[in-house]
Parts: sequence; C-alpha cells; structure tokens
Amino acid sequence: MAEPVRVRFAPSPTGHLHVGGARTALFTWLFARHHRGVFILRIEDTDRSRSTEEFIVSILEALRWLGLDWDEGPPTPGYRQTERLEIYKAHAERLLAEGRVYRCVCPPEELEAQRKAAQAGGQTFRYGGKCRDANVPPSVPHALRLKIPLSGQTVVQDLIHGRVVFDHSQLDDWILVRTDGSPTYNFCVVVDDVTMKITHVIRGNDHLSNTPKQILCYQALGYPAPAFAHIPMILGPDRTRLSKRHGATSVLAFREEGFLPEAMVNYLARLGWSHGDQEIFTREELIRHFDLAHVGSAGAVFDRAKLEWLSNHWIRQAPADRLAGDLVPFLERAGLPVPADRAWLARVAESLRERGRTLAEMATMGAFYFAEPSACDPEAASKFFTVDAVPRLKLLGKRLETQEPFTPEALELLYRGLAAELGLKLVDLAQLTRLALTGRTVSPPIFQVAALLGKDKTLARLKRCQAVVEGKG
RNA sequence: GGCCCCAUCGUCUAGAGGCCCAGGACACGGCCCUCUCAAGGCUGAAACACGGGUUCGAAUCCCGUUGGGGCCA
Repeated sequence: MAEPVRVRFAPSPTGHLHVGGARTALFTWLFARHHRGVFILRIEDTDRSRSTEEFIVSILEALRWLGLDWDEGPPTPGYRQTERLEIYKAHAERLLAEGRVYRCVCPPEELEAQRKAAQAGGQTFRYGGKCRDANVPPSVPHALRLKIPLSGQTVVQDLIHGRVVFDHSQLDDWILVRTDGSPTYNFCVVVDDVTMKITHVIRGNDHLSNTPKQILCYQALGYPAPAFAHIPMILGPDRTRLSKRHGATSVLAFREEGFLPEAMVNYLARLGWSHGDQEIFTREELIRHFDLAHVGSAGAVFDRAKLEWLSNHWIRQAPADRLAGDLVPFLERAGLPVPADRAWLARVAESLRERGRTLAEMATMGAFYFAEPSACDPEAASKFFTVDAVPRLKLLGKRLETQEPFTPEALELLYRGLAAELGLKLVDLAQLTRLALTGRTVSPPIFQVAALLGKDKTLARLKRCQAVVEGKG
C-alpha cells in the first residue's frame, strides 16, 4: 500500500467561490475520498489588500453547501497563510544561508517597464541576473531570488498532461520574497505543501507554467516534490476563461437561483471528467468512480442548459418533504405566504417537481397554490372565455359542490363524465378550469391542482372566474 | 514577445491503431403518449481543425500549419 493521500484545496479569499474553483475543490475532494485520503483546506490570504474575512466565510459556506467536507483546515489555526509567515521566513533564510537564493535590488517597476517595452517591440525579455553575483549586502532593501540552473531542464510529470519539459534557459530567477519582505504566492505554496505533507497537488491548468520553478524550489529546499495534476480550466461561451463577464459564476449565486447541490456537483463532475456514457451520478458513485486518468486535458465550456437539465433530474429525485423545506425561502422571496401545513406543502412540491428546473421556478409556477391568481392570462382568456364558458363554469360548480371525495381520481371521473354528457372533449373543460384555478394555461395536472386546493377554494375560484367572464359580457 | 497547454457534433464527452462511413448526453426539429406544460418513448439534423508523414490499416502515433487558452514578483 502506498503512502496515504494528502491533498488540499487552497482558495484565496479575494472573491466568492466560483464554479472553476468549486470544480477544482470537487475533483480534489473526490480524489481524497476515493483513496480514503485526507482533504485539507488552506486559505491563501497573503494578498492582504484583496483578501477579506467575508470572502472566507462565503467560501466555507459554498463548500459546505456542496458537501465538500474537509479533514484539516479552518477554523483550526495554522491553515491560513497569514498565520504562517514565520515558516516562510525561516525557509527563505535557510535558502539564503545555503546560497540557493540571492539578494536582488533591481526595482520591480523598472523590470516591468523593460519587459513591456521588449514585448511591444516584439523582443523577448528575460531577467539577466544582474544581482546574481553582485553580493548585495543585507543592509540594502532587497528582494530574494531563487537561482535557476543556467542549463539543463526540469520535467513535470503531470498526471493529466503527461511529461512536460521546461528548459532552464527559458526560466527567470524567480522572486521568492518581495522587497517589502512579503513572500510571493508561489513560494508560500511550495512551503505550505511541503510542511503539510501534500502528496498530490491538484490545481488549475494556469499553474502549470509555474510548476518547474516550484520543483526547483523543492529541490533547493531538499524536499521531494509531490505529484502534480493540472486540470483544464472552465471556459465561457467565447472560450476564454470563465469570469463575471459571462454572468453568474459564484457557486452561492446558483444556490440563490434554486439549484440543488446534487445537481451542481453532478454537473461540475461531468465537466472535464467522464465515466463512459454515464451522465447521472450520485455522490457515492462519484467517489467510487472518480480518477484523474479520466479527466480530459482540454478546457470545457460551462453550459447552463445542461446544468438545468440535471437540476430538474435531481429535483425529481429529491424526497418531497425535503423539497418542501427547500422551497420555503423561495416562497418567501417571491412574497408568497408559507403554508403552516408542511405535509400539504410536500404534496404541492410533488406536483410541481416534474416541471421545475430550479426551486425558484417551482415557486413561480406554483404561486397559485399559495395565493389567488390576480389576473388571467389575457390572451388565453379571450380564447377560452367564449359564450360557452359561463354555462360550463356554472355546471362545473354545481357538480363539484356535491362531489365527494375531492380526490384527483374522483375529479377526473367527474370531468370525463361531464365532458361525455356535453359532447365535449376533456380538454375543453380542463383548460377552462385550469384558467380559473391558476390563471394560466400551463400548470400541473388540473385534477391534482383542484384536489390540493380543496373544494372551497376550487369553487370560489370558479365562481370568481364566472363573474369576470360575465362582467366582460 | 518567449515559454507552456489544448484541438471529436453548437455544448459536455466516449474513443487508449482495425469493433468507428465515429457512440452517448444537453440543446434543437419531427412523431407518439396526453387535461395543459413537462417527464417519458421513438426519430432527425449535427463532429474527428488543416497539411504532411509512420503503418497493410489512423479520430487514435510523429512532424508542421492554423486557431484558442494560460504563465511571465
């Protein structure tokens, strides 16, 4: 048996958890759970100017919502980079003492300007290593640079991309500690991954280019490098990296829209990973089947339509009583009264689930269950409220008044009988009733609706509808 | 600009040299079912970026081109 797997997800709290980060977290979590390893959460908050406490809270909440539980991490202290500054400092000092790193006084602005100028002129700019042998004294403000070997190459054995070779001649001596004394992101990552004994670094493709420098840093530190897996990025419809420009990308925004976490997890898992032709996965199935070998190497476009399809699937799978509970905040937000009878709400949810792609949609579509429809769809009204409408409504009201029991099955029998009696098609009576009860031409099966509404409300709405039609002449 | 990654239907993908004149799913069209809309069933249109090799044989291997993406305190 190999060494136990230890993996981490390391978001920076400079924004909400977006779908790209969520998928990285999911893949990492699945890898850990599949291998019965340890999933670690680490907060990369070295960028103090942009990191906030709220974003940390929001990210943790998003992870919990997705059901990605961590074995190590906040609120336990020691899993935030700002708490680990001493560790980075100690490692930097060691590298300096061992001559693996040197002091550099080249002003960053100047270097940046040179690079821009070179690029504009179609030239290649590379840091020349002016300070490499300059023996800058410690008293002068300085940055710390890692010495990259002048020749040779570093090979990244990536679990997804295979062997990727980088020529040392193409790599700049890179900054580990800035002039202001702050360690750079890439240096912190290496030190953290080493000290947390991470065995597999699973992260976005955008970090692949930094990997050879990190491997060189591991070597300078005298540590073995972990295995790497660079997963492709999630793209927008224009095939550029998914961002706010492409609309809502925050995981919590999807929760607000009424997607179920099962749907989100299922969708994200299938975005870039596959298991034959299977599309629908429970969490357990994902854990059982997930492997990095079947993660693709090309970027994937985020497709909301497919998410919605999965969402509908998982809404139909969910137990009715859970759906009822989930629906409550969406009713509130839609300004609808929340019924006290939870069992009744569960039955309502059950009638709505077939058509709902999100909880928010269910609340909108089912509004008539909770409040009397304010007005009929005018186009439908002109079509169905003909001269025949009033007598039919009257007759329906009369028959329904004495109908017992008021169940969908019994009501259907009554309607079918009446339709036959009048020489009508069922649809003629059904649509008229649908319009009266829901105000629309689209709804759950109308006998179910009537039964759930109960005899009193059903009769009242039929009567009111009749009055409206008569009033119109 | 240099380096790196990537390239199968509109989208997500199956495909690890012959089973592929390329399979599934979402979306789209048609039909069926049906009290409406969904769901479901059947069905249609829809792809191996291009050019060279290697091989008896290539979506699958190699090279190049093109296109896209990413990294460079």
